[in-house]
Amino acid sequence: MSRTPLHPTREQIELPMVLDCLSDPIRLAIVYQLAQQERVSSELCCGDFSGLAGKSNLAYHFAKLRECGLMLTRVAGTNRFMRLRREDLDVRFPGLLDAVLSSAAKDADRLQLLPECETVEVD
Amino acid sequence: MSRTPLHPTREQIELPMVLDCLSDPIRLAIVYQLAQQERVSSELCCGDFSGLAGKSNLAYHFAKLRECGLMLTRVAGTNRFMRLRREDLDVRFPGLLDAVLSSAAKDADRLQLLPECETVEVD
DNA sequence: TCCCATGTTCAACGTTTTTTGAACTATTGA
DNA sequence: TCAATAGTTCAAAAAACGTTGAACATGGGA
Repeated sequence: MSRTPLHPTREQIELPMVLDCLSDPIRLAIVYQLAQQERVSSELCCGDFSGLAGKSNLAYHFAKLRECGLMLTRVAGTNRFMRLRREDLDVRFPGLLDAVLSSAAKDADRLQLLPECETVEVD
Repeated sequence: MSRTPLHPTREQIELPMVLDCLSDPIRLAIVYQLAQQERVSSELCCGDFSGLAGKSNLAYHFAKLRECGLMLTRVAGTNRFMRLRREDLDVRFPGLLDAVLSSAAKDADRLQLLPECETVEVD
């Protein structure tokens, strides 16, 4: 089991690969969920996505997301903690990630994304 | 030969399909070229893209671009004139097309896109 | 009218991608 | 030490995708 998964450098991140990665509904949902987690500056581990697909299928999508430079995986004990490569992406492709995320948010129902968790508000 | 190719309505345009369409280098190049043409508000016909692929392969990519709502085709005699669905896309996914296009422009070399034709400026 | 130019459609082919379950590795806690 | 937990890897099957050339449709000009 690779101790530290490979990640491309910032400069190696390619636009077509990023777009292709984001075009898959499962991966888009993963990225969307990571982006929400960003707000509370913590990370998520694989198990947090179990609603989206089976374990091995998720591992496949995680690998793609890492390989194309969309997210970073940090190994900690038996867990893998993941986060968006927000800064790298914003430098490389300014405005792209935000545009995708806000477009996804608009279509959250259609894309079957988790509702945005308004961390504090209760009705 | 279908007289008027089918195009989705604005509301039918889906984010994953759009991203998938843009993730193919040939289609990205087509969209990029259409965007440049936009500046002089004229349209392009199929033949204008002959540098990118063979005729039937281009027809395949044009069909995808139409089906996912990225471009519009107008039949005029023996020609098909095409243009970006700029307004529909901007309403549906604000900022997305511009972010993709400027990211593509940044990587024009890597993506083997035609250099932007600075219509006026000369150095 | 006949031919040419412009594009589309179709079928075939090979490649890539996605999905699945089973086997496996590594770490933690009892 | 042993079992449980968290993820990855592998191989096989299914599905989706991109490319090609040949055949086709349509409209315009000689």
